[in-house]
Amino acid sequence: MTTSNDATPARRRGRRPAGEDTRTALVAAARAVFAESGYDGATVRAIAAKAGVDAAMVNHWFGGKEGLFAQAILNVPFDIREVIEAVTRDGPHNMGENIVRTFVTRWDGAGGEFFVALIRSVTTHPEALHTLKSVLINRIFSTVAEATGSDQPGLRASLCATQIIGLGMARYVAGLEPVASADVETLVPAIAPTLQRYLTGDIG
Amino acid sequence: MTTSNDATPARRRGRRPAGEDTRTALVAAARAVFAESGYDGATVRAIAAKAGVDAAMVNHWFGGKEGLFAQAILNVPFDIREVIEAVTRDGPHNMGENIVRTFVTRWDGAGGEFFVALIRSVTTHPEALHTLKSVLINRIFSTVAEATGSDQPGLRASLCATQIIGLGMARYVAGLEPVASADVETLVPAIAPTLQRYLTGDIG
DNA sequence: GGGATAATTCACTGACTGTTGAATTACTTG
DNA sequence: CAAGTAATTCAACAGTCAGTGAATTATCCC
Repeated sequence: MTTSNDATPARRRGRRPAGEDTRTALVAAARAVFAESGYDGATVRAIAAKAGVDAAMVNHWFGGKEGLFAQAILNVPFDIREVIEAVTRDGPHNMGENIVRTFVTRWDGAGGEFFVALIRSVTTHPEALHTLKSVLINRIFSTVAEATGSDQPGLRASLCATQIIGLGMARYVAGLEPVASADVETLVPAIAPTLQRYLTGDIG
Repeated sequence: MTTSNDATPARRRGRRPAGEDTRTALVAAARAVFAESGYDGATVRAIAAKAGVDAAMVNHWFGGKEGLFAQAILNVPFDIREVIEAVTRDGPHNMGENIVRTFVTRWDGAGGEFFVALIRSVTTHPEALHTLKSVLINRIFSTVAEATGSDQPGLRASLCATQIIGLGMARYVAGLEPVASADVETLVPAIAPTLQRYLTGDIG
């Protein structure tokens, strides 16, 4: 047995050599773990382990689990105006399709962890619920619904939210097949007409 | 200060007088607390407190938190065939409306806690996820979709599930207005066409 | 280069969790 | 009515969690 070349490097104490940004690593690890376990289920130790640092770093950099959650999840890491632009770009006639395409594409990509973490944490974390409401309803869907000029924009916006939240739950949280594994080109013709009707069609 | 007539009666030890069924009280309390906090968030002590008994009763009657959850939530407390009958009763043409009406009416009534508890626990409890899949997809919506004789019954069933889960999340978990407070007669004309198209319409 | 400062790990604490066994009281059966 | 049994509470335990403070090491500035 040699001195200390095990699988666990038994990281030395003290400041590490420069070049490794633990703050960024913690945020990335937090997004992944919060997305997988939700706020309560995620432990600070698991996040720190994934980032390859000690759990005390969470306190040092973010003041605690709560602060890390606020930084990594509640602080929306994408440009909302860009999403609105992508949805409304082709006029009121194509909003349904653009919504499905935009959300599924982003969820499947790197930014998806943020949204899954938010949905998964809504159960236990009040601020997560507030952010979900704020982003999805008050900003995105309300703006889009008002852009169509239809009546009852508030009801239309929250109807859109039901379908999008349900799609996110089914596909990413519950893993309901075949929706969970379907590609975008299958989901668009299936779900886009729903959102289109919620925005510009007859709802009662 | 008198002897012992405080707000907390300081319940005496030992067997209580007959007539009070703590087993039933625990199941009812469990449904309420699991619905509000999910499996992980709910504590055995909180459930016992709501039922007005000691936490040790959970172990005595159900073998532990897990057993109580299985009894109160996983053991579906309603007749699935009755739901299917209520949905399919008026033929394939009215299934969309019947689904919305049946689910919202039951959720708003006493049986709602069961479903909310299930949805809220899906995040952390694997058995809850299995039960949700089993009941909603494999039993209810698959049967209904196959009854229509349409193509792709599997995809159609899971599409229905996305909309119903999203409605449940928005209305009961997230409390998204105005959907959260809307009455059934507002929701039916808005959402029924979506489910009707998922079951018998063009989905791609 | 040397002192101040920042970053990191470690060992620990206090709070809360589900669960257990003993003690206590009511009901049940002969 | 007496003995046995079932139900209930209480106190305590082990496990896990987030958070804290001291010790240790690299970097930065002069």
